[in-house]
Order: sequence, then C-alpha cells, then structure tokens
Amino acid sequence: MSTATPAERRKENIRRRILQAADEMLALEGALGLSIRRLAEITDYSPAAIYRYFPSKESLVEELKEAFFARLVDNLSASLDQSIPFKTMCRGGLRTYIETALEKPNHYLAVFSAPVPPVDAQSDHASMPETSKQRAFEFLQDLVKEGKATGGFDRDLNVDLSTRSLWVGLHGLAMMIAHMPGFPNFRDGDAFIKTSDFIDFYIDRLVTGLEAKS
Amino acid sequence: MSTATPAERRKENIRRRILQAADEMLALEGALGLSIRRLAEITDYSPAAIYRYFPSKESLVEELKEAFFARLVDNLSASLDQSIPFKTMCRGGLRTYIETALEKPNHYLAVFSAPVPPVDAQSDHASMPETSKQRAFEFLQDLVKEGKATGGFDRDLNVDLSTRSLWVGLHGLAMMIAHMPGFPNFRDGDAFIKTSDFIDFYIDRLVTGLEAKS
DNA sequence: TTATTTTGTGAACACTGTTTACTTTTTTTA
DNA sequence: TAAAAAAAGTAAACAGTGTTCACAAAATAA
Repeated sequence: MSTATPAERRKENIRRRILQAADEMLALEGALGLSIRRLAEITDYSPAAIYRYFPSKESLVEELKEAFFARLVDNLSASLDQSIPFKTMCRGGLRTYIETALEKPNHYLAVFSAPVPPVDAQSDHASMPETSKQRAFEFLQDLVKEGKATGGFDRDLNVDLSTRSLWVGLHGLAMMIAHMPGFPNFRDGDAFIKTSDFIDFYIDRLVTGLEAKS
Repeated sequence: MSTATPAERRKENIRRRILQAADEMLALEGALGLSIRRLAEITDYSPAAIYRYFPSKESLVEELKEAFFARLVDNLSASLDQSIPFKTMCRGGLRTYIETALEKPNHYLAVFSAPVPPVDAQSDHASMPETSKQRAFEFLQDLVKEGKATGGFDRDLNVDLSTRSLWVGLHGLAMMIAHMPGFPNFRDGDAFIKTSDFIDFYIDRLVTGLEAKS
C-alpha cells in the first residue's frame, strides 16, 4: 500500500481533519447547524479553502452520512449470530439498528432527509448512499427469509413487502425518538415509559406482525 | 359574531392572504424553501411588512403546521364509523392518516421536524401543536381500547405502549413515503410495488402486531 | 534556479431572517 | 372638520449563509 506521495498524504490528512470537525458539528447541531464558515474557523482555514477539499457543503455532508450509515450496517452485520435462536437474533438485530441510529440522532436525521429541495426531482430514495442502503436492505431481507423458513413467520408473506415493512417500521421508531426529545413520554403523560422498554415492545409488535397467526 | 371593526377585518384578510401564499410555498418547496423575502414579493409587500403580521418565520410556519395537522385529525375523526366492523374501521382510520399526510408531504415533514436547532432543548415532542397532537393521540388510543374490547386485539396489551407503537408505525410510513420519492420501489428493485398496495400491507402488519395470537 | 502546479485567501455575489428608523396612511379624538 | 394618535408599510442595514473568482504564497517539478 501507501503508493501515495507525501503531498497526497498531507492533503488526505487535512481532508480527514476537516471531515472530523464537520462530523462533530453535525452531531451537535444538525445538518443545518453545520456551517462551512464556522467549520473554516474551527479548522483554521478560510471558507474558500474548504472548497479545495470538498466541491460543496452537500458533498461533504454526504460523506458524513455515508460513513455513518456504513457503520450502522456494519453493526447490523455484526449482530448476526446463527448460533442463537432466530427470535433472539432477529430482535437483537432490529434493536441494533435503533441503538446505532440513536447514538447520533442528527446523523440519522441527515441520512433520511433529502437534499435542499425536499420534494423535487424523482431521484428514487433520495439522499441515501446506494451501497450501504442496499446492504441494509439485504440484511432485513435475509431476516425475513430466514424468519419464513425457520423463525415462525407467516410462510405466505411476500418478501418484498415484508422487508419494506420492517424497514419502514424501524425507520419510524428511529425518526420519532431522534427528533422528538422526550418521546415516548408526553408532557402530561399518564405513564412514564422507559425508552428502552418501549423499543423492546415496539420491536415485538413489528416481529409479531409478520408471524403466523398460530 | 363579527364583533370586529372593519380595520380588524381588513387586517385579518391580509393575514389570511399571506398565510395562504405561504401555504402554497410550503407545499411546493418545503419549510426551507419558504422564504419571507419571496413571500413578500409574491404578496406584494416589503419583507418588513410581513413582520407586522407574524413575529417570525417560525411562528408563521407553526400556524401552517397546526392548520394542516388539525385537518389531519379532523379527517381521522370523520373516518370513525361505529356501524362498520372494527377491523374495517380501524384500517380505514389508519389509512386516512397516511393519505392525508401524503396529500401535502412537505407539510407533514414540517410538522415532524423540530425548529431550527434539531436536537437541542428538551421541550418534549418538539414542534407539534399540543391540541391537535393530543387529539390524534386520543384517536389512536380509542382505537387501541376498542380493539382490545371488541376488535380482536390482545387483551393483555399495555394501552400506552400500544398507542405509541401504532403512532410510531404510522409515522414511519408517512415519513418514508413523504421524503423518499420512489418509495416503496428501489432503483433496481426486483419487483414493482404499487404504493397503495404497500400501504394496505403495512397497515395490516401494524394491526396484526397488536392482535391476539389465536 | 526557474517554471509549474498546488494550496490558501480576501473580497465579492447572491441569498437568507430580522430589526430599526422613518414615512405614509388610517383611525380616533377634540 | 382639524388635530392628534395609532396603525401600516418600507428602505436600509445587520448578521448570517453557501459559493466563486482573481490573486498571492508555498511547494513541487523541470
């Protein structure tokens, strides 16, 4: 390896430094709070200098999103363990999705927020990196397939629809917790609910929805 | 009624005109695309004039969100019909939520997007108007209660957890379709899925997840 | 050492939300 | 009806934003 010249290595280092500063800014203040000008100040560059390393703010954020989502998918893969019962493994995997998403809520929100014009062109599944998205989808698809084969899922389930249902269900939970501080508790809620308990309950409902009726 | 002076009525009319123009802008270009300056241009006022009617852009958007969400809740209430079987009524109600949300995707996104600093203070359930939110929640809560009583739901279900699960599940679907043009179809998807079919399937899973096992 | 490429920047452009001081219009009061 | 008070509207500025461009400084190649 390392067929890079010192100049290239130096450049790559600066790029990384900028990206890391941007990552912290994204985590703390969200995609809108991430400002090129403040990023320049923090990294001790002029705003224009940033543009020697990234063509636009959007592309910079895109890199952060991809890295975050790739990590999420890695965590998903790691949670696969064929030696434990399907039910346990399945619930664990879904929980991993939620927990990783909530480690950096602003990252998760950024991944699932379309670029500047929210509803515009019909670029399908806007703004999600293609490779990691495919991997996440395949993870869920495998889960559904194995669930049908050995996990007690309804054998008549349509795999495409079921996979997407699982995906949407997870997404709803992550989104809800991510940008609603306080959820699942209401201001004047009758019952205090521990987030962790709710996640367990919700994932149970998700899985139960796919199981055979008896 | 109409204990308002002509001046007050005129003022109210202008306010409404501005709100309506803003509503169209929000629908077309999202909360970020809605610009006070362009709104001023369209309504033939100076930017500063808008501030005679609304204290801030945020409060203006807040009104649009509340109106939209109130309409959503009205539609939900209207979908209640005790004369039809619970299963049908329940599915119809949930479908109404999704369909109304998707009539104005940018409105729905705005309702469920926290104000400028996305994850900041712990104002619970940020940015959703309290009254309409409560009404929507109670609608779902009643659904769960009736489901337990007469609709075949698991009688051991925790109502608080179940209501929130339903809520989160619906939210996930609305969010996913709202800011992912093309969903539920992937770019190189193996199967073309009609959105309407997917909604039906997904709502079925949501309800099945709450039903007694047999 | 000179020539060339890379790296960094100040200043500007075109936007954004918002405020302030000021003028014009309308309404109220005397 | 005339004067005073209140309301409505605005130009200009402030403080931000992303981005571009012409130019200077530094590093590399010839």
